[in-house]
Amino acid sequence: MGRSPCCAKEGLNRGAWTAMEDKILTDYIRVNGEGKWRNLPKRAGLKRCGKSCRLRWLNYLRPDIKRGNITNDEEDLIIRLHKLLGNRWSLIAGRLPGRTDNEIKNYWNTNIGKKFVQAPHPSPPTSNRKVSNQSKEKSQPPPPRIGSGVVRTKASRCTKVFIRPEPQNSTDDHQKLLLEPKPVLAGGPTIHGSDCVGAAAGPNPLDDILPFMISAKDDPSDFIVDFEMDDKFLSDFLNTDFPTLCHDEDVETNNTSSSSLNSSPTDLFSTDSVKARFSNEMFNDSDLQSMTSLMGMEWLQE
DNA sequence: AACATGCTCAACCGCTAGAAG
DNA sequence: TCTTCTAGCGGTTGAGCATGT
Repeated sequence: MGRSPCCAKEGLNRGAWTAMEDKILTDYIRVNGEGKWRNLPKRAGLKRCGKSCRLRWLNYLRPDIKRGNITNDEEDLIIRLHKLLGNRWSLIAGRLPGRTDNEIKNYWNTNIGKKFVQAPHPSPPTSNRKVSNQSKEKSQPPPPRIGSGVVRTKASRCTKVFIRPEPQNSTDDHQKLLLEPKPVLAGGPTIHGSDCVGAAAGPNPLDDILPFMISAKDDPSDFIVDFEMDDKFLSDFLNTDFPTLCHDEDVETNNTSSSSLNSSPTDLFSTDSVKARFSNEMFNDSDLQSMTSLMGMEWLQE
């Protein structure tokens, strides 16, 4: 449509941000607030494109950014949310205060994702966007980077420390979740008259509470596509305590088990247990009502 | 010490949705 | 209704660092 590339203008800085640039941007936003990113660089006196400023602010300069390694709890939540949402990093990040979509995406790709690297359906994907036609080839050498004064924001690595003391079978179990075909749920909901299956007693609680989400290919995206669930609904749904409930319940029942993924799902989502945690107000929302209907959990609305 | 390789993550790219005109 | 603009998203890249040889 003839739009000029965001960062193609001559004279704009690219690459790593300097401390001075960070300060300018931070000060400007502190005074003027976020937004109007396109005009921001000019107003703030930065030789950056607005897009770059926005990214820098959101992913690094924002005061509420949480620093440090992803905790075990956070990782657990990421795994659960990813199974539910696929690669919708911004939605996942929305459930992890202080974490950015970029950070979670990186963490997934470098840590969690590797656990599933051998899965036959490697990339769940997710988005209804077109696949980028971006070439993977390493083309021209990158433009010269700014030399001195660049902020190396990367914290020192602690790869040897991270190693989560995760029981081997936990990882394996989760991997199995992705690899093993699930038995067909007798009487389970059929979506689009297709082969919707679910885990009868899979180790992941979500498999039980949302059995229809697991397609024959065990691909979370299928769920999203099949139900044509839009982001707003997902967001609304996640704004309930649902994921938190899953997690909290996990933690509670996890006292005697080594990994939350090994928790007994039947305990986690027994009728009484779940009902007690869902407030009536939550079901005033029509989306949630239809969601529970689809899930065969009408009893929640009673 | 020097080099090779692997890993991490900030930044970039291309794209879409929605708002505005 | 159409076009343009803006914000935001997810995928990808590559510099810098850690680790291995």
